[in-house]
Amino acid sequence: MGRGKIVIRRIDNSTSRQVTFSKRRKGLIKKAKELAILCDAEVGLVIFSSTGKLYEFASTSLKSVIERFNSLKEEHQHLLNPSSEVKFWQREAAILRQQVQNLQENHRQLMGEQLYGLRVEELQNLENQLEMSLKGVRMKKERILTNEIQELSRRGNLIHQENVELYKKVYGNGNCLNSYGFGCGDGSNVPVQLQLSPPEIDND
Amino acid sequence: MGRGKIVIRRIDNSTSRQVTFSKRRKGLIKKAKELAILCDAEVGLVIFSSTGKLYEFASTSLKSVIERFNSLKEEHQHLLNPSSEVKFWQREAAILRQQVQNLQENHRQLMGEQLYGLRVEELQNLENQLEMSLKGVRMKKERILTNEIQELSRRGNLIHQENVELYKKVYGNGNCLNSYGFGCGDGSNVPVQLQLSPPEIDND
DNA sequence: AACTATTTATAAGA
DNA sequence: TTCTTATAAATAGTT
Repeated sequence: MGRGKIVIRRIDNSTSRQVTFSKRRKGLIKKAKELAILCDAEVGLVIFSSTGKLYEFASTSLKSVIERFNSLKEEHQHLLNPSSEVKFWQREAAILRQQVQNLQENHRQLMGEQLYGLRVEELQNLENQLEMSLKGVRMKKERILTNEIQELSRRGNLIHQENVELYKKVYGNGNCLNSYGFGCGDGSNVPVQLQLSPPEIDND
Repeated sequence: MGRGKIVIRRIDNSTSRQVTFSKRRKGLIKKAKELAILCDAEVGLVIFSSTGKLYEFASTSLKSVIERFNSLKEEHQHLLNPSSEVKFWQREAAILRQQVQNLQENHRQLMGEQLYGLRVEELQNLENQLEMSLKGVRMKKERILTNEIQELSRRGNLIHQENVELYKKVYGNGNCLNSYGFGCGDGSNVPVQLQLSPPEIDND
């Protein structure tokens, strides 16, 4: 619901992800509030941003919502009042450490290292993934380079044309040779070849 | 957003309150889900209907959301009563979380996604890295395949030789043709070509 | 459960 | 962050 339709997948650009987060968080909390009021419901909502910041809403209080939730789930003691925070954080750290390890292993394999345990099929998948990635990177790079070349070409031609005009003003149309040995015509015979052939499409 | 504008106050008519509850609950959960996906957030949502029925949503699990919520709330209390051990583990977790985030970003770029901010030089490095990785993976794969083929070839030859010996014992050297139409010699004239030419080196 | 006229949310752009 | 605005999405009232 906006200027364009979007697909629901993680927003890559971190700035617009943050903007969207801010807008949608506001919208979500508003709707939670409305539901609670309109329909006489007890609503609790907890949101952690990707940077770990906490946002919450509760029609009554989150404490009460969580208590009610827990007593319904019959896990009250454990969740509401973790006897040892140290234990919680140790568990948290262990989970994160495992995650880091998995990511690192994954990363190393993507880097072409640590391929010892893998079977042919897994290697084939890795190869396919790498080829896809390579294609993406190359396309991106070539798009940038093409744009740069076009921009340079445009500027080069403008400057050259300006030069031609200046020469005309300085020397008139008689002595028509500048210090670089370029003949100076009407400015349309672009002497410097700044246009490149279009980049080749990557086909390997 | 409907046929008419409404004011946000408790809906008196119980039937339409229930209908609205059902519609809006669905919408709210959908939006919570979208926020979590789009913005990489951890979202937990608990709804009790006015009749006490429980509806819930969590991007990860409500248990995890509530634990995270509680530990954050308790962190507040501990600022007054600092336990160095808890602080240590919290710091540890924060560092690990940062590490996970970095690795994930790195990983996405290696997968050819999220290339928005990168400059040509960085893209070139990425491309080189991916090419190196690809080469490593392909070499590994081909080594495995070559080994497998050699092993199969070796076994095939052994079995064939065994067959030849068995045929000799059963039929003597007179009737020298087995049921597969292979002539049976002295076992050294390998009849089945199981040797492959050496794998090509990858040069693209 | 559908339908659809409206309202509301929000994506994109400043 | 906040504003604007065109457009997508949600939903109130109705069938």
